[in-house]
Amino acid sequence: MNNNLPKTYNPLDFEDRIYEKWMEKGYFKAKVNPNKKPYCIVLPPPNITGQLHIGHALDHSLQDVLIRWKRMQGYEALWQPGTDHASIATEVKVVEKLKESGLTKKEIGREEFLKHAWNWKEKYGGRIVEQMKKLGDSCDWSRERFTLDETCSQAVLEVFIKLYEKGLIYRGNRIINWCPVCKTSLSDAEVDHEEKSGNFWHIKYPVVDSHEFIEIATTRPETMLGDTAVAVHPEDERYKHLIGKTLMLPLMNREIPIIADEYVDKEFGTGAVKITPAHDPNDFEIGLRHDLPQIVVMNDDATINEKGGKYSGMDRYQARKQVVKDLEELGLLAKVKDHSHSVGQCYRCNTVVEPVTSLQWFVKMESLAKPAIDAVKERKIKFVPERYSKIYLHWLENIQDWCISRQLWWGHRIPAYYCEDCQEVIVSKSKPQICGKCKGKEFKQDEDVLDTWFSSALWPFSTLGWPQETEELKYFYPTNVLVTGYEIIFFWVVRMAFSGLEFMDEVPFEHVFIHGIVRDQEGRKMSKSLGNGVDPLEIIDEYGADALRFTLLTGNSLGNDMRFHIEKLESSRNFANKLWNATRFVLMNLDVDKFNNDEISLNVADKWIISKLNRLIKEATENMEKFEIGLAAQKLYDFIWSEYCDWYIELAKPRLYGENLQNRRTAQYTLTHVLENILKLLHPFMPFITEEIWGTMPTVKGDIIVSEWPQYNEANISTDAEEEMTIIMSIIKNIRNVRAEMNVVPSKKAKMIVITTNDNSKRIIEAAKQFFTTLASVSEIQYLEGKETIPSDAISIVVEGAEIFIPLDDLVDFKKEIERLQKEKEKLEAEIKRGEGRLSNEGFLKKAPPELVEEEKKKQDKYQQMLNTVLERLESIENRG
RNA sequence: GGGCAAUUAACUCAGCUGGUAGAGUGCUUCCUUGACGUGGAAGAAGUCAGGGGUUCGAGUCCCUUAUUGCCCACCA
Repeated sequence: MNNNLPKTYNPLDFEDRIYEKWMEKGYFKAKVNPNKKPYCIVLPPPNITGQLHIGHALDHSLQDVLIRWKRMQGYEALWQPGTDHASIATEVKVVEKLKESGLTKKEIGREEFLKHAWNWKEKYGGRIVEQMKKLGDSCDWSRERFTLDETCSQAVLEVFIKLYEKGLIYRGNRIINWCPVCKTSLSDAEVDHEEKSGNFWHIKYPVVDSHEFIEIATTRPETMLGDTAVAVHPEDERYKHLIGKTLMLPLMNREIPIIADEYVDKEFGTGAVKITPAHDPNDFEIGLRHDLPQIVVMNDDATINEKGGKYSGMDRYQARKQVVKDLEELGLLAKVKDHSHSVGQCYRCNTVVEPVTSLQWFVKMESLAKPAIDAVKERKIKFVPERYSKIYLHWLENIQDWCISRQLWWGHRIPAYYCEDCQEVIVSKSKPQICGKCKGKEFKQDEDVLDTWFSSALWPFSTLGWPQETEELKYFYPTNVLVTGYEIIFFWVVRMAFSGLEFMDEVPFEHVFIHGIVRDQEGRKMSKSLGNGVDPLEIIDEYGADALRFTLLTGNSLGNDMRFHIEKLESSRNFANKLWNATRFVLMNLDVDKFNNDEISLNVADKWIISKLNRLIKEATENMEKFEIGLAAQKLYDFIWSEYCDWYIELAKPRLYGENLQNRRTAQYTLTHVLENILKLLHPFMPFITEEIWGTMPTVKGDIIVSEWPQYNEANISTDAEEEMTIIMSIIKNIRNVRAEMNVVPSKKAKMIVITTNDNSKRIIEAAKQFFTTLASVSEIQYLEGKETIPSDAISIVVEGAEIFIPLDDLVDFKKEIERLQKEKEKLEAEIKRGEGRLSNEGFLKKAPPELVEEEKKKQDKYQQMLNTVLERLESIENRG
């Protein structure tokens, strides 16, 4: 009866159905509920351009585990989902798509382009959401948000204007990173640095009205077209006499000054630096200090512009070659050295970025960074693992102003308007009616959009309705945990931290739970170019979502990268199958749906497994609280497979098959009770299979997703039962061991002759009679007082408190048996020696905890007794000849 | 140049506040026992990278060396 489970575990049969059930019943929905404590995680919004990859699978599995766990613990658990418009990434895709139909952005214009982009969003933006459902993500989809939707856009406007009014947003001509392919500015965080080998060109600049030269060294000779000075260290004896004089800039034939600046390192290169304020961040600063002109020599596609003389029109690298060649011809190229240096690249298209001065919008970071730094130092925000707080702090302590304008169309358009008449800048939520300065009425909005991270920085509160003062915001903010990979601490975590503090006056989350990345089995980063990526959807199709989740959640420690192995996936799938079949067994042997208390009488095995279960509940819960999700999962795995399946189910069988009703009921009860708890504990990790199994259990009601997380109960801990079972299991293992060594097949039953050395062990062994029969192929047990009548062909097993003989007819090879006993003897002697070492150490006796000393003494006695028994046995066999 | 990880069984990795080294996979032998062969039983396999130190006791704490990987940094 009661067994609706098919014989083999096939996740495809039920995962989608289970997810639909959860959705229909609205279990993921969270609401403001004053009777419950809130628990909230905001999902790092995936890009609408994205497909679910294995990194999401890890990130989401962790979040789903936490949310499901807290939901079961009785919290009002909100996992707030949504997607990111991903300004630059999406725009690149849309441009590519236009290109396929032979169109360009410029041709179709802003409005038409945005239509295409929104179409893209409608078409592909939901794709990743559907994929997340396959994983089992229990997000409150009714609250799904999008960074470009109405509320989020209101939040962006509000923030921009407030920061502007506070003077924390400004427009200025500063050096920024320019991507010549995406044709937009980038923030510092959006530039990847890669060490590349290149050249160091030494170039001679002639001093005007002199025969002297100053030799400078550069890695980017083409930038000399925009040089406006050469700098030396004020104390440099080599150049001191030249400070204030001018140089003739070769190729351009422009006079530039020789200036002194402490920035210059006398020891590096030639000690003289060409200064190109428009194309280098350091030079830019020097340029400001010395009031040097900035000459931008490049167009937005990194070709040389009209300021570059004869090089105008050339690509930057072509120009580099030509410049070098021309210098060589003029005899001004002193030498070329190999030099490796780090080159900045666009994080979207990998093009080498060009530093260039440009009129952009910036966020002034200093005053915003301060509270964000304090929040972590004062542990209002706690990183898990702790070490990542260093990365966060280091970045914030060295932060530069944030360039937030992008020369793109897809995104939040900057709410700045320029008066057509007087160019006055007005920052406002909507187009102004009249210019306060000149009373002009025509305005043009700034063409640029905001950095995509500007809106994601507001995610923890914009998703909850801010700037409206919603109930949700009051209830769920600050959120509890943010789960994300270490690679976006700078992009996102930092910015959410200061935004939350600035606008909500409170940290956005208490914990930042950082995980590593999933690598391929050789330890390489997964990438499109290597083609070594793993598609989680294919994995789910083959192994099921539960197996994928379990694989990602186990076997690595906090914050570290992990390798992805198919073997591990198989092992997770096998684990699910194991649980599946254990349930089949339990249900197959269950013939009631309710238990009567007077029918239950727990034996030692029942007490043991219940005791172990309670320890598991305690430990797993503690692990979860410390975010040690992998450890918790590992403990569940071990308990389910080794203790519950391999031992307890086997121990329960004799009673299930026996005549005694009370015994049968008790075994059924314990099996069911433990299984129910196992399923609950495992549910956050493997939600589908646990829900499916739960649904077939006649003893439970409702759905497991909303069941109560098991509570540790100290009254269920039985150290007596645990100790007894240790002895029983050790006897069983020993018997199996010697039988295996002697090649005795299990079907061959054997008698077990027991001589006990104390009453307690006799009681234990007697009570465990059935266990030996079934688990160790024992036919009967015979108790003897003395050794006289022991058959000569028996092998001997020595355990604590007893000597056990297994007569094996002619199968015993006495030579082998002696060898075995010798080994046993050596083992015990080694133990005793180690114990003696400890106990004869005065320091140990004095300083070690007394319980430990006591335990050690007990062990000594035990081993000594066992050794004596072994020695006796050896002697008796040898005497026999 | 700084910072952070990692180094444990053949492979991939656990090992929390220091108390006699664990798992999965693989390997060897056996088992068609009434949940499961996606299984069961038994077994072999580790100077916990090297060297110091603290401690009664160190894989675990401290110092140091080596190797590998990652992050940050304006030395042109």
